[in-house]
Amino acid sequence: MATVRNHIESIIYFEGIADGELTYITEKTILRTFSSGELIFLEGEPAEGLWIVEKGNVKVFKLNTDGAEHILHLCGPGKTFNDIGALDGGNNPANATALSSGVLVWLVPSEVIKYVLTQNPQVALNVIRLLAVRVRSLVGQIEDLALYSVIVRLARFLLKQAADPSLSGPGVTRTAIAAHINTTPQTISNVLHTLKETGAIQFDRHRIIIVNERILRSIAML
Amino acid sequence: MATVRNHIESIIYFEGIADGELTYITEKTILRTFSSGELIFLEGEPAEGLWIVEKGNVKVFKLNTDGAEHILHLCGPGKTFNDIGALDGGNNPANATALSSGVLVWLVPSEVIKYVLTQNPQVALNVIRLLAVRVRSLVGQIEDLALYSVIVRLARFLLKQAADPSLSGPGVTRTAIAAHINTTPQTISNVLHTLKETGAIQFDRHRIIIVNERILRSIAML
DNA sequence: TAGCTTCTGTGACATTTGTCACTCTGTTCC
DNA sequence: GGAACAGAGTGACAAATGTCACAGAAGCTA
Repeated sequence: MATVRNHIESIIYFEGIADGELTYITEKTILRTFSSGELIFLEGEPAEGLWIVEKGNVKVFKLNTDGAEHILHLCGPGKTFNDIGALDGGNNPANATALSSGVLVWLVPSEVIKYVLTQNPQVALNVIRLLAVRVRSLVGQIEDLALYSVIVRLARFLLKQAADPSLSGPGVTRTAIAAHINTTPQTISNVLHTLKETGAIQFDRHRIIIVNERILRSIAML
Repeated sequence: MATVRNHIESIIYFEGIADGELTYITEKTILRTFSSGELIFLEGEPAEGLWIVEKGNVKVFKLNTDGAEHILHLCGPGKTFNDIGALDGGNNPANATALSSGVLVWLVPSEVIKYVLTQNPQVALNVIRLLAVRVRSLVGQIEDLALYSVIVRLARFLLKQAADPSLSGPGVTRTAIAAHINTTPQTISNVLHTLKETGAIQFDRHRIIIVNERILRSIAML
């Protein structure tokens, strides 16, 4: 049980929380295991609570009626997901699945979140800080989709990937990258070659390596 | 000054607030006037505070380096904007301009927001509720951009427009609609004709009227 | 009322990006 | 070890949407 406690302690959500409350939270928190591709939750269903990744990667995504997929977030260890569902007591705003086998995730039930939120004003302020980050990131995603071409979006993704291990590893395939930056695996292939020609990257089937970050940043218009 | 007070009282932000605090807020709140197209604030500059529309419409938008524009929100009377800038003390995440002449907006300085937030736990909970709505709306925008074609996005916009007066009126031109749903005024023209042929709408230069909501909803895939 | 500007509309054309069909490579799992 | 399968890559082609150039209508200002 030490793991839960350590993890929950390090989550910004519960920063500055009293020891008794932390014990209460850890007691109510459940560990779940998922195999590769297994559904964690479905869009539109009542939210169970706040999820925290312990091991592996999780993708949070939207589907349209034709089965096309758009990945909103890729979450690795220490990251939380479905914050909104847990906070407003509504339905899940998206779907989530495990990206590899042996994915471990903690579930803090909504009631626990709500209780702590009303009991401890500091937690509410933490949540506001986190939601602000979330809003800025979503606005950034909208900006990318609306204002920049595939090559710019891919360059930006590669730069983010270099800084965030959640964006690499098993399950983060060309298909997944495509579903995240709103294009197709084939177009990713094409654009990777274009980026290689500029001297910004090198790549093979398994790895994409940034060889000249300056060039990549300029392509990313950053 | 009755107006400020009435307005601020009706803002969900300050629901359940004590009378003394409300007086404090209204005393610190400033009314500003803007003419058509005038800049209210610029992306990247330090946020001054929380804005509340008193009269007229305001557009909140992103620009890319080529000058292309994407409208994130159109705000009418009673709506707040730049919440995030005011809450996290960072820079403005986007630009804002007045859409018509004689736009009146209240500005609640960031310090006031922060003070009230730490003093009154209820306000923090209100803010969380509001940010949750904001996040859901942004996720919806991403879904639209990533997963649906122009005709679906336009149909969805028209349905929202029918329910929200902020999405009509002076300044909400074809060009603005195009900048909101990520297309061009020309394409809007084309697609309006297509929608007219399905029997969903009628339109002329000035007005778009939904004549068959059922058809429009089915095109919107809702 | 003239004249400037903004908005809207139209058609030809360009371009990005997606689609399809197929191959190849590497991995997984009996 | 070999079949079965997912992922990656390629090229021809299709399609949605954007671009450009222009014209007519409406609104604002002098």
